[in-house]
Amino acid sequence: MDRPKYLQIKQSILEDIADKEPNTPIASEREISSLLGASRMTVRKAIEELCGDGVLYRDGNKGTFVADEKMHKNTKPIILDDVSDQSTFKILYFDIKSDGEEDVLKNLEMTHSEYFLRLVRLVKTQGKPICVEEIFVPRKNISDEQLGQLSKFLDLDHLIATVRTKQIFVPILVPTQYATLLKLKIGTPIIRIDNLLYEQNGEPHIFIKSYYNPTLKVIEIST
Amino acid sequence: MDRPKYLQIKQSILEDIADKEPNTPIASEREISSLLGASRMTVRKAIEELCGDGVLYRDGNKGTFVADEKMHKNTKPIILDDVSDQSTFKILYFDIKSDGEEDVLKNLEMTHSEYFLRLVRLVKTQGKPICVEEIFVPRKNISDEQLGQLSKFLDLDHLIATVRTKQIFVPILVPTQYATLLKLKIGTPIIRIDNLLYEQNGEPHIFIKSYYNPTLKVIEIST
DNA sequence: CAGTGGTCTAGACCACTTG
DNA sequence: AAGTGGTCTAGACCACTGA
Repeated sequence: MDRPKYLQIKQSILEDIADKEPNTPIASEREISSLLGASRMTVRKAIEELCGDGVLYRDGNKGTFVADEKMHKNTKPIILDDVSDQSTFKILYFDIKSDGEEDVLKNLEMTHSEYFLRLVRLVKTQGKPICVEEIFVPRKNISDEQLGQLSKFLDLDHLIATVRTKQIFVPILVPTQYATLLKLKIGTPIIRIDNLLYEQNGEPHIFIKSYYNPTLKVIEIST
Repeated sequence: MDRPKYLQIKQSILEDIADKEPNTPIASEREISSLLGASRMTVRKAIEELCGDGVLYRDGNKGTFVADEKMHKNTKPIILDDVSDQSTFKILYFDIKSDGEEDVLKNLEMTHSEYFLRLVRLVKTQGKPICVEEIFVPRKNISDEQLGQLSKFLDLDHLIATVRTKQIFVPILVPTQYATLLKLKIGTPIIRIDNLLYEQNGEPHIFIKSYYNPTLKVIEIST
């Protein structure tokens, strides 16, 4: 089982409804299941997740329909999801040290002597420099194995789904060391988003400072 | 089938963990299923909903644990609510005209010839200048009566609860005409939030540009 | 009436973690 | 090796909607 079948089914459904109008019915669970050679429970799982994603909606015993994406409630963390979607990452800097900046230590509830991973990377989407991310992780939150598989560890997609987040929006002038990377002039006002991701047990897990290029990435929230 | 069995299982689990500390493991799916005489899939459904509710969390193949409920934070909308909470408003400017700025017209889906209300006000909380709001409302969205009761009309609290919103975060330098009002130096980077409030039928109702004083108002979102 | 989603079962294999 | 959650199957019965 390479990719779970229900994820393949999700994708298949997404492709099916790509050009459909809102409120169009999709095929029934039984149809899809025989069409794709999967059991109905598996198809249900796929559809249920799509409902959770706001892509589809159920209507009683009438059927399942394409949702109006304009109505999407965005209770999810704002930016991080679609950044890590179709983006490439270039690591600019990477080390493990102690005694970091005050705000980092405070957010991660660390002492000056504790070690942490610091990684800076440039995020590009379609070749455009969307943002620079400074990522801070307490060393104790990373296994040795994960350290060798950092790119996997830093694929935040799977985290985002389950994790609680706090995001603070900070207006700043683009840091000089990132201006060229983001193709911005010195002195350009930008928004830095400080993302704190928590474990389910309530402890801070990862702290990320994201420096967004405002001309390439509109920061937007809908309810 | 009176009450679905998985709901009964949810309740049973909730009772079980009522007095348990966060991060305590619960019984395994197989245990619960034989204990309560249900199939494992049914138990899974119950547990998965409890995870979705934030009551439990999974940890890899180790087990399922009681979550830290302190992490249940406000999934509430945005900034506007607590602004209009204990704030005072001072109207700085107010007129009705046509032919506004492009972005305003576009957001409100108006033509150049349509009239709209434009109102600028300073928002203070505990005497501190939190933000300047530029409010735009198509004239056709305001009755003559409301026009005489503008303060009531602009008490956005009631609106916010029921209305759908879109917010865009724009990094700018504080506009010179607002710098003094917000007690900021010329050239200070700030965040402007463009708020578009929609009617229930999906049409844009009010457009508000909020210029926040970043030293007095931290813009923060939790999930 | 035939079709839909909602629920449920009793198995199964897998990858992973832990003693 | 034993236990865990993750996935999956091939059936089943129910309540409900619509023609």
